[in-house]
Amino acid sequence: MPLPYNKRTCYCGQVGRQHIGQSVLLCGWVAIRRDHGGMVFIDLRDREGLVQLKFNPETDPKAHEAAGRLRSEYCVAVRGDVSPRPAGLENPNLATGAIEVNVREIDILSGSETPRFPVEDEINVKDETRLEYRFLDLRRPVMQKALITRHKAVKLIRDYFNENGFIEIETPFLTKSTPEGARDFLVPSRKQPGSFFALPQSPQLFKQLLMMSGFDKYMQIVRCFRDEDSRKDRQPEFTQLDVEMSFVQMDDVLNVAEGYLVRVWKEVLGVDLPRPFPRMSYQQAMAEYGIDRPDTRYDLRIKDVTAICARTDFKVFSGAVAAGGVVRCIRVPGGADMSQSEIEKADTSLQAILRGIGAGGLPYVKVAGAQGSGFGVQGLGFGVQGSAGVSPGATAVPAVPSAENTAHRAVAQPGSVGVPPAQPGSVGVAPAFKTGVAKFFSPELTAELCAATGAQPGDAIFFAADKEDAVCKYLARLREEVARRRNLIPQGKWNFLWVVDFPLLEHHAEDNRYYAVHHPFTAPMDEDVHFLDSEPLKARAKAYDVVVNGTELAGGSIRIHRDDVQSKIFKLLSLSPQEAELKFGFLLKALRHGPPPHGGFAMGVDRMVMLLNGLESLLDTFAFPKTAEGYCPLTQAPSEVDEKQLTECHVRTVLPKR
RNA sequence: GGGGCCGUAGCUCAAUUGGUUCAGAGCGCCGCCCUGUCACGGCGGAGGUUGCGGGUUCGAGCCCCGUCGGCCUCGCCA
Repeated sequence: MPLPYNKRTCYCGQVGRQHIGQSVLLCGWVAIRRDHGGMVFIDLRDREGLVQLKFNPETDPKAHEAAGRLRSEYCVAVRGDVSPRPAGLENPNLATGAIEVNVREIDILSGSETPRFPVEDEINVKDETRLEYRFLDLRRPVMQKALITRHKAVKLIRDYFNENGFIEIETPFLTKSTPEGARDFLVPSRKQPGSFFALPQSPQLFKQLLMMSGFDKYMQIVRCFRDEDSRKDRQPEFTQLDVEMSFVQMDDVLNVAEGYLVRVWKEVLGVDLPRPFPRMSYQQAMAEYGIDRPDTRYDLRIKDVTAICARTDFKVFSGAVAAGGVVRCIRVPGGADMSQSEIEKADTSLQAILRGIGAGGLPYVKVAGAQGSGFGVQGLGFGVQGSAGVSPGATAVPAVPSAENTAHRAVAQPGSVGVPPAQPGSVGVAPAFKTGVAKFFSPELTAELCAATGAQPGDAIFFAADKEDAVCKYLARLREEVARRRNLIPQGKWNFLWVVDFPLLEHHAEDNRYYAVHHPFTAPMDEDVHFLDSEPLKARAKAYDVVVNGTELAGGSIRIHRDDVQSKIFKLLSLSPQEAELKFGFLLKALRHGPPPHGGFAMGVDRMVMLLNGLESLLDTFAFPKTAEGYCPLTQAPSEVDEKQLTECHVRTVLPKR
């Protein structure tokens, strides 16, 4: 009689001491077989974990004989008695390691080809192979955990928003192409020859319409589509939590978003996030971190030294300033121990990386003197300690270690290389720069730069001189690179913050027009509305982003609810009334029918799950992701279709010329 | 769309300057043996059109061209 596998008593991973003496019925997959000729052990795996099965030829010869036929990934049902393992034979590495199941009966429900790769957490297999055999890949415990965490987070979304009065409403996938933003995925219309639907990049316009429909508090967990190249943090289809609320101010929206994040971090990770999240202006983020999604877990903040560097004879500096650019720098505490190779010679040097994103080079200086003095870093075994850093009255250099110095005490670099021996006697004299562009700094400028940056002997200072946006880009990248290389990123920290005060518009020189920084429906700050007529770039938006450890997790805005303001924005965006009517006519029409003030946000669910799972790659948060080329090795999509299908939807393909 | 790297056994990789142990290793797999393993162990064995197509050469895994696929990166993308 076959085993009643539908009467499973519990999951493999849940068998424990409480089952000792009981009979259990388990279903799962063979993780491994250890066959001793006599005794046979099988690790049986299901989504909750592993348990050891024991097959004894003397007590259960029939089951033992079947066990000999088992191979990896066979699917089986077993009935057996749970017993404690003999003393000294417990396996502390296994949650179920205190017990084992003495199998009385076994049914082999199905066999398996030899798996293409082992079904275990630590594997060294190309992504492509994992994706082709995704059903096996997903059996791995880490993947099961990742998707279960995703389920928990998504369930919490529905719980939280339901409890707060939100209504989940679905919006169309077959919708209208929108001109702004990313490239659309298109779907040909069979009924309207020559016309196309677009898959939504987000339900932005629909959720605004729902506000105008009176639904007050809307949410949706929704798939979005963008036909752009994938990256490891980007997939062509992804999931957003989409939220919109009426009769709210910015703070109300931020509160709702924070409330959810605090809850999910608490319930999934057991982490208490402090509320409210700190806020940082876009201007501060760009000035100090060079990027609108600052990672505040480490310092290395950017300092503007344009005024000082403009007075050097270094043409890169003076030239950039003369051209209206800026000179900014990052001080790396203890950075004098970085080798020339690491900074500018090797293929993977900091300079090489910056050149890769368009920088001309990487000017730098090292501050001469005892390495590590002033902030307790000990290099090369020299006993120069913090207090010896700068003796009082020696120079104009501030002797007080700044907060950022303190922040790095815990992350001193062991094993520094390529640093000339420090002379204890040199501390306390005027600071001097060495190497790099040191020769362009007179003693006076050296002192000023040290004062401005808080530089101490043993530090390194890296510069970027160019147009402001370029400098930000270079130094943001440098900051991240240095922090990673020097292990300055503390683990286990969750630095949530709101970035606010975004500009409403940006100007692109190429086509000499304005673009919406967020999107065209974002409201300007009330006090900045008048700038729209005079200096549009000065207008700030009622927009906000949630940033966690340098990752943008969510973003949103208060929307324009007056059609006269909306029309003004369209005009600034060089959208003629006719074009605006053609593209967004339905929204403008709705805006003429009593729209409520409203705003909301959207959150990247996949990214959130990646963070919650501590993963590096988005791939592991999707059950069935695509490769960087947008290909699915499992289903082999996309694929060609029958000529008949093309004819039916009035499409002819024109392949690129070879 | 641009640039770079890569493709050899089921998996991960090696193979000097193009040459005579150049088709190899580890893991996995198959068979036999093994009663306390949990990285089980021992002995033996099978397994490759070097992604595909073309070219250069006396000779190509290696060099050249094309193509397919993968990864990284810039652009693009909130």
